[in-house]
Amino acid sequence: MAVLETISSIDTSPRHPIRLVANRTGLTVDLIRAWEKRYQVVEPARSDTQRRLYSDYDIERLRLIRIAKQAGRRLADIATLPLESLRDVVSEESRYGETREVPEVHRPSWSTFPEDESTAETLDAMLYAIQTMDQHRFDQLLQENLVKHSLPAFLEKTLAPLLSEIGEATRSGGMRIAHEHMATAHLRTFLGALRFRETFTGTEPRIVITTPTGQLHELGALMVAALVSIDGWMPVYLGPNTPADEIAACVQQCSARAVSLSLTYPADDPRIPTELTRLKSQLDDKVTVFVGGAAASVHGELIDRLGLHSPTSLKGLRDHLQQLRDVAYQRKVS
Amino acid sequence: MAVLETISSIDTSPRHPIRLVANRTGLTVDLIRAWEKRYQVVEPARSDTQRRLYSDYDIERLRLIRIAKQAGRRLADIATLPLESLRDVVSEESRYGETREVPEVHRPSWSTFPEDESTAETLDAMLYAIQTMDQHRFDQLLQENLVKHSLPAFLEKTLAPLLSEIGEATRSGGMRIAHEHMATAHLRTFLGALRFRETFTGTEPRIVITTPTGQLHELGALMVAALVSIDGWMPVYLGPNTPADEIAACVQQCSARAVSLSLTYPADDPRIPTELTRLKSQLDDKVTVFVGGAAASVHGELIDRLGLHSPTSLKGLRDHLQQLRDVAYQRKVS
DNA sequence: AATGTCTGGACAAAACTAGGACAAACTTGC
DNA sequence: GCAAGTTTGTCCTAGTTTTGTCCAGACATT
Repeated sequence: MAVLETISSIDTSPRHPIRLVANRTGLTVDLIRAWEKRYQVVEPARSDTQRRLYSDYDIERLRLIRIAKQAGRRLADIATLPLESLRDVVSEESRYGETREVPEVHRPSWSTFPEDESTAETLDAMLYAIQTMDQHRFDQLLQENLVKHSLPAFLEKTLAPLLSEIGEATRSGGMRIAHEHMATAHLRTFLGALRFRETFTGTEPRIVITTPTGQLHELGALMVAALVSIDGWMPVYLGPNTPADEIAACVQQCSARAVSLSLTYPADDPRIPTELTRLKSQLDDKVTVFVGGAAASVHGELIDRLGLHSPTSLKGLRDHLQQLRDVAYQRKVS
Repeated sequence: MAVLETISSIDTSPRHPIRLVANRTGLTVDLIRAWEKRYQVVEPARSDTQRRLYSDYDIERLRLIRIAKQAGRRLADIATLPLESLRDVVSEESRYGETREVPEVHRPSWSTFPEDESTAETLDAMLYAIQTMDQHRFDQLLQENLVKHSLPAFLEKTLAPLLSEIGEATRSGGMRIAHEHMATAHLRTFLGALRFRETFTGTEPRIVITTPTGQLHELGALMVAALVSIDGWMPVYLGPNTPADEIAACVQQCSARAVSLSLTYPADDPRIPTELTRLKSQLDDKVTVFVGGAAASVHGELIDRLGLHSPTSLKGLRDHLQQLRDVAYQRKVS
């Protein structure tokens, strides 16, 4: 148990009632039970009164199975696959057509690095791939790492450190701008694709994700988009550098329930306070606004004054969103 | 069996149900069965209850046959060709465009008339999806369209027109900036992923792809990256806004044989001549430099003077690269 | 008391299979 | 240029498998 937690950070403790699972996965309660009865798709723990209690692990499985089904898989073929295989199946689908996995035999000669053990070694391997301009190897490392960890763990334990290392190396001159560009462009692609490992039912609450005017770095925003989509939100991603008026218009058109802004650089851009104030004034009070990123803390006071939220970590954001979602759910039910 | 594996590393184990095959190839289930009945186009394995089970190999064949058919070939002529011959047929087709030397045959409903209402309808549907902020629908339409056409056709007949329509609508005020942002961000993701539909061996010649300092629009560069990767080049993609010195350094480190720059906006940026000159002066003469994009023609004279190349279309670029590739190959052999 | 979950089973819609029919588009023969 | 034949995508029937939904009565939760 403890082992699983360190490896995947997916909580295996059973605690969710079937209704919440249905709500998060977009399946009906009847269907979840039917799948269990026929194929043992998930075998949830039981409360002392025989109520089913699902873990996050189960929810993840069900979600993946729903996606695979939508792509045309038959239930019998995928019902009993372990989580990792399911991920493979789904990501194979999201590539549409060719499976792109590279078997050992086919591995190019210019990329012979041993299997990574620890996080530090993985990071080193990635930095090495970047500095040798080995885009393919870099992609491979990212892919492997993502499969090994859950998405949230991947973002927090691998991607965030990697980004700060790259920034550091570039500033100190240890890495060329060309390398940083290559890595950034690649990560942009990689993160963008993550958002589409999910499929949506259309009933998810929406969250508008972007960066305000003047903020050109979008990787933080993309991380949020990827993260949020696995928690049952539907991201409306606008890319970087969006004026406050446009964000507000978008929120309105999509009936979004939240907004997430990412601030990175420049941290002291005078347009930030203006834009934040302007945005807040145009939004309904029911819309929650999150401000994150490395430069968010600089504007802490303003954020508080406007009644915005500034989670200290991705996990904080996730928890807050979860709560927001479940509250809305309870309200809808009652 | 072993033979098949040498031809390509595609998995030959049968595991995909017919519905999934239909999804991926864009064919209808009826049609797949009809082809099997009449010409044994594919002979899938069967499950214990007589369900058809297709392999990756089968799917790839069907996909290629569909494209060949669309180019005007008759089913009887290509039905039993092995995968490799099919690839030849299709790549030949896509290089010569929609030349009508092949007699036209019956047009199925999914076959798109060139330059015709069918294409216009797709464009309208995409624009509608953008204006309703329906990212999911937008993605769906793009995927469908890509499956229907070969990649070069998709880029030229769908994507290029779409981009100019979006630009037009935004300028005229018919579309909000938020919509344009959403569409651009999404296309960035979509195009980025295309590059990975191909597998690389590491022996392909490399081409550095980026935009010079001041040019922030990267979609054109990404289109080039996707395009060249299907013609046996390995793109080294640097994202937008790369200084000349960095491009040159990258070319050197990768031993790239070509560079592709994309110019879009602003067309008259004074830094463009400076950067182009600087880049050229730092490159070996054996490195071919392409300058493309909507704003390339503005600098036609300079481009000529520096001995750079400015293909007039994606097809022009493709032909030139093909030639470059073959010449280099012959030199290496002799 | 009202609502939700449990089990087991029933039922119907959807999807797949085989075989064949048919009309539209294309080819060939005259 | 017209008629007869061929090719080809779509549709139909009828039988089977798969799958989503619904029901009833017992129990749990709020």
